Amino acid sequence: MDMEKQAHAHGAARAHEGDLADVVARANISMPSSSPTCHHQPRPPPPPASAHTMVPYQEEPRQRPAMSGPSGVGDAASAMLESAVVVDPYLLAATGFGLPQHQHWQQLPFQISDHACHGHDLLVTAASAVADVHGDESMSISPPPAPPPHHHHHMITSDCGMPCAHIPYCRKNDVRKVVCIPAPPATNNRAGGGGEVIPSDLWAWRKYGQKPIKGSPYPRGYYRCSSSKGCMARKQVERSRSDPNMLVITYTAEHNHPWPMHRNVLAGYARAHTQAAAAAATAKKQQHHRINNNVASSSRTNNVQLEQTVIISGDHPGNHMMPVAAGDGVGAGCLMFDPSKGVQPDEVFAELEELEPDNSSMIVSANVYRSRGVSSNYEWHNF
DNA sequence: CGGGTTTGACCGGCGC
DNA sequence: GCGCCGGTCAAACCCG
Repeated sequence: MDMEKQAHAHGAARAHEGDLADVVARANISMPSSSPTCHHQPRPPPPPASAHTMVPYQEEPRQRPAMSGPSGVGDAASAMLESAVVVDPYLLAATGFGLPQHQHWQQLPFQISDHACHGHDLLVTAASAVADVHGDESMSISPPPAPPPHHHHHMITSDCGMPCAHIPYCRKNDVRKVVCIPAPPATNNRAGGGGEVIPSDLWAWRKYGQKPIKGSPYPRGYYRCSSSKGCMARKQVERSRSDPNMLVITYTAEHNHPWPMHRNVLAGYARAHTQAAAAAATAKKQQHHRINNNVASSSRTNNVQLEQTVIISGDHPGNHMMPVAAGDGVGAGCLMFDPSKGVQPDEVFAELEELEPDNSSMIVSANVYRSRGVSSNYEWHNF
């Protein structure tokens, strides 16, 4: 397919409002001492200032066109992209990278690795972001502690620099991001294949394949973005071999279209999760009024790609979705939710389905900051 | 009918 | 060159 051979489309960065200082100051982050999926020696815990760390991972700078999406975010974000730091534009949005230059950069308390087939680790610390929030324009980008060996097979390595056998290696020069999330209990529905329940991320994914992976008892599901025909965004979902309770989601390429704003795009997910959705429907109805009360903003413009920045305020118990920065291990690169501290992402987004993204008349009150774009990379902070 | 999933077949990269 | 394996295709089917 010609489309398959085209260069990866580039997603549009999105801007978010929020105060990183508050995020960092108030976020309750726990740093697991060991990786749930990597069993090799973890790196020493990051310095305190790096408690909230994003770890893009790329071996060699890859020229990527400046993000010229309809968002018009081409300054800071594209600068980042072109400076060898390959970050998903939606992560950029989540972290504020997509903000116009006059706005503060933001850094959320999470850790994620951006895997390219060859890679450097570039550390963007929250501390630097905080400094930026406070007016320091510089960003702290650290070189990798040790460049990974050049694997002919381009094995993706974890943050600890060791190859993670459970992480699919790159065949192409794809930029990949690997996210680990607690796997919801497998069900008998069809979602994700094999009864896998894949947390929704508001992108519309269509499953196009599933393969048993050698050495893993769990099949890998292949998904592509169904929001746009030309969108090259893909993701692979499989359970961690070492920790079946963890889902390893590998994102490839980027969305080249705005965030799907019509809830129809969620149909596939909703149907795939019919039972869960039905069960959640009742709860949603019960909470709907609270959601409406709590959603202070759903700012989006139709012509500008800053759509649907959902910011929730209030004391909705369900807003306590706190990411757990994986300090090491697969950690490296795995964003993890701590189920004990909050709702599952799909629950939250199930609630969001109730929201009208076009309701731009709402008032912005950013007490909860939400990231978008990378499945399960939802950072909810209720302060 | 339009969207999804399922699943066997096919293709291409890589190691031997 | 061959075989293995991961990734993708596409027909069949499902569902609202």
